[in-house]
Amino acid sequence: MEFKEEKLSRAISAFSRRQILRLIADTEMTVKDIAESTEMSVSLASRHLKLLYDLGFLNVRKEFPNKFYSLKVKELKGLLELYDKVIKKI
Amino acid sequence: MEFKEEKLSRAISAFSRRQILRLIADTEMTVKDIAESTEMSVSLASRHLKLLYDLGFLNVRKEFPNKFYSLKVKELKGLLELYDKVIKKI
DNA sequence: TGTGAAGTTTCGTAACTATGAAACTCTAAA
DNA sequence: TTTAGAGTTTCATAGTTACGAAACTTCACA
Repeated sequence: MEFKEEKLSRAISAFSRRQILRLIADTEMTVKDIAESTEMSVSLASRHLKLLYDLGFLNVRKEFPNKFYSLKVKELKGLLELYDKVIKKI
Repeated sequence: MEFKEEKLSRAISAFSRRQILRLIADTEMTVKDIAESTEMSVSLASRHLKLLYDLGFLNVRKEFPNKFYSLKVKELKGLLELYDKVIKKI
């Protein structure tokens, strides 16, 4: 349980990953799409996606020649929204 | 704004600090109390408290010979509760 | 069978983080 | 003005992290 908290904590600790999670919260996107939207390299986006996927937070759908990533653990969307709310109060 | 998000992210990224934030969410506590409850050293607890305080998340009340810390940004409590909820769904 | 688009992985590095240990500061009361 | 309790700060270190760059993989279709 405490282990899962660490996984979650790690996943959302980096701004880059929060960006990605927000992007794919409602829409599935390819690595390339994400890289463009976030202005990070495809390589970096791919590594972030791998981390999130390995943690069990994402779905992947393959449709040649693309791979579409989307948010599997929908609760994360709410968490990020609360994140925003807290920030506005600071 | 993105800067504040980083502050928040940093504050709650460490398990030790989430422990502390949960402890003082409803009750004010001294450094020593916190150290005992969390089984960390007084020194370490103090350093975590300083970080949280410097980020603007805590209140301090001095009453010789103690300093009582408590949660100032109450929204953090809700955030940590949601954290727990998300974890249960993983 | 080899080409190209899409994505992944590896390597190296600089920066950051949490922590233990130990020295230090502060302050009211004796 | 000494002392003791409460808390803080510094120093050193081991581990983690995000990232750029570049090499690598995969696979349908020409």
